[in-house]
Amino acid sequence: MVAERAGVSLTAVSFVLNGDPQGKISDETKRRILDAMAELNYKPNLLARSMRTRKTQTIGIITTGIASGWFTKIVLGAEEVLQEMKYQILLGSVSQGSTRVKSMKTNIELLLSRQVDGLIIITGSEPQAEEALEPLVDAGAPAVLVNYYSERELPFGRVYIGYKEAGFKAIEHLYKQGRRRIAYLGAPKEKISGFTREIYEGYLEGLKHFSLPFLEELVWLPKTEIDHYQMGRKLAQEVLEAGADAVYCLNDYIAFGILAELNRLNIQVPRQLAVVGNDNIEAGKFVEPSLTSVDMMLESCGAKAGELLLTMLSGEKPASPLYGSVELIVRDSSRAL
Amino acid sequence: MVAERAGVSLTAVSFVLNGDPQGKISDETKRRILDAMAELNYKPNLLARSMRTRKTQTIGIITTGIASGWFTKIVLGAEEVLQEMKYQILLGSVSQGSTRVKSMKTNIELLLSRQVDGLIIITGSEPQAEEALEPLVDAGAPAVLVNYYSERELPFGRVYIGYKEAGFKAIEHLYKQGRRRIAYLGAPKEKISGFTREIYEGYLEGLKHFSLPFLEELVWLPKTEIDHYQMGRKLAQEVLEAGADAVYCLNDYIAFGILAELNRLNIQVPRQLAVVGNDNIEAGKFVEPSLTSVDMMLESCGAKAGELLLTMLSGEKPASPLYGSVELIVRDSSRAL
DNA sequence: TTGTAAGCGTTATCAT
DNA sequence: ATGATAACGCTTACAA
Repeated sequence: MVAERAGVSLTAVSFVLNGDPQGKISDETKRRILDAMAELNYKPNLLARSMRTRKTQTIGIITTGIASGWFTKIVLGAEEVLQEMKYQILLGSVSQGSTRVKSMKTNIELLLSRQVDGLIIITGSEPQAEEALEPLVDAGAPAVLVNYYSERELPFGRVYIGYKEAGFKAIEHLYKQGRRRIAYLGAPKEKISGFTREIYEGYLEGLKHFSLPFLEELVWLPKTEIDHYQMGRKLAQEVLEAGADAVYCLNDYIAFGILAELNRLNIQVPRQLAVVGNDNIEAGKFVEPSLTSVDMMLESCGAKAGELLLTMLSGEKPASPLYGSVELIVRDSSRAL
Repeated sequence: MVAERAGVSLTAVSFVLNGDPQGKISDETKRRILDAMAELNYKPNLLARSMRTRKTQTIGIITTGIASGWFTKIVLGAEEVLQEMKYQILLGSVSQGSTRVKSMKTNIELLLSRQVDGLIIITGSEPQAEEALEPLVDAGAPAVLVNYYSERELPFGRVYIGYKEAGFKAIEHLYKQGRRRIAYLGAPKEKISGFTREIYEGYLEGLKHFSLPFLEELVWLPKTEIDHYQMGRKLAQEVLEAGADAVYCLNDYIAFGILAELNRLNIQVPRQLAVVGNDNIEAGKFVEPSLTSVDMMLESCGAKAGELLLTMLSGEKPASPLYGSVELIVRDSSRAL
């Protein structure tokens, strides 16, 4: 260590660096050391420290592509609480497509090799891959899974996004607005899984709770994967003809399609049909009429994930799984008549 | 090193790890080593390696708040090219507000302490703080500044977003659509700086290039900082009354405000007034009519920043500054009549 | 109150 | 072709 140029020992310097916990360094020595540091423009090497202490103050975050804005918010939320506790984030983005599972596995191994103190793994709607988690299990590393739906019991913290509650709140809102024939536009039936299933179940629970009958003719689970906006445009007329007085959509894109088509058909929203979306993406503020939507509070989910990981890191037993809360944002597309 | 349980020396193991560049290891020994590794579930410690080689394969990226979607795209672009070269990203987000400069400086120091091989610093529209860059200069670390406008010569790579070209392309497009009285809605006059000045200059250059007169009554540089959407709503009527046949807006939010107000006033877009925004945010696809806007290609800027840093890292002299390209996305708000 | 010395897991140099 | 040994920059008993 260079700073011993101050004429003192390594130990003293190290103590000063770490705030002299036991008050063992004389003020004179301390001053000499600090002066020497300033002169030499000394910067401690955190790598060496990490190596010795076996703590890197680093959390790896793995996402399947930061692209969708989706992930970003979660990362942002997590980052904020982690930064508060002096942790930093090492990014590990996973490619999409066929190599996904392998890429995820490799990435986890890489981050572990870099000795991260813990991991947060954010998964999307794609089918889950237990296999990719093996290295994590082997290493016994603290990890939090966000939005990961699995049958198996896993030794990790879990945070779920409040999709079921979203479905419920949407129905509750529409019911209180006097709507009784509430349609649902969702994901392909055979692909219904993970969070899409949660939303649908929220819808069903909502109906039941308010004693509304489940009407098959008001539910659309498209046969094939399709662009969501186009799906909305295609189905708007059908929804109307089925006699719905409101429609709740799996996501905002579908709702935008509905709104656009209703505009074209000169249908009054919300008078003839109330529309509620899901995710509360920014565009909802600017469409005509502005779109009521359920905000999934992803930043807050990210913060929950971060906090969960921090408690795991502190050795406590995690209260998991955690569920994110959601918030209904009422705009013109569903306001009272 | 644990794997010497294979009955061989550290050196041999290290060679095997690094692919035995000189072919000095016998197949028999190699096999023994690999077996032992598998048995012990051995994972190399990249921290130790970094410490020895003085290379961390890590790039620090500092942004002033990942919030705005803005930064995300740049980070994403950079990440892709860096990942390709086996670099990973360590995030360092800087708080907004009064502590910004100090926070930025601290963050840079922190990342340097962690021995990152290089840095990418993405700044927003806030006033620049040369001071925060001091540690970088001292350390002589390779760094790329994105969207950083400064008078001084700085020993860093630079990437600028193509704002000036954006202004020009918008005017070019409108001119070719037959518009001759093109208004501009921009940033407060006294705060015009950095990229807002670039856009404005692009507008001016466009006018000049197509021999359109600069008309003061067609330019709005609001007195005070104001919500952009509200600004659009407020000024729509004025723009119309000033006799403009087209309007180019500093960003899409202003344009949305214009569109909403024109809708309310029953003004035909683009027949009576063509509207062009800037940034091409997602919402532009869904408003009525859909919004023509200039896409700033931020992913590509991020990629450029990543590549620039990589060439700096390889010791070559960087061709800097680089300018991002832009792309005009034509939608209904400005289509030919 | 201060100094000595060992050790973290690698890579690199030099003998063998 | 393989092995012993130093070194990277730090923390931390323990000794002085």
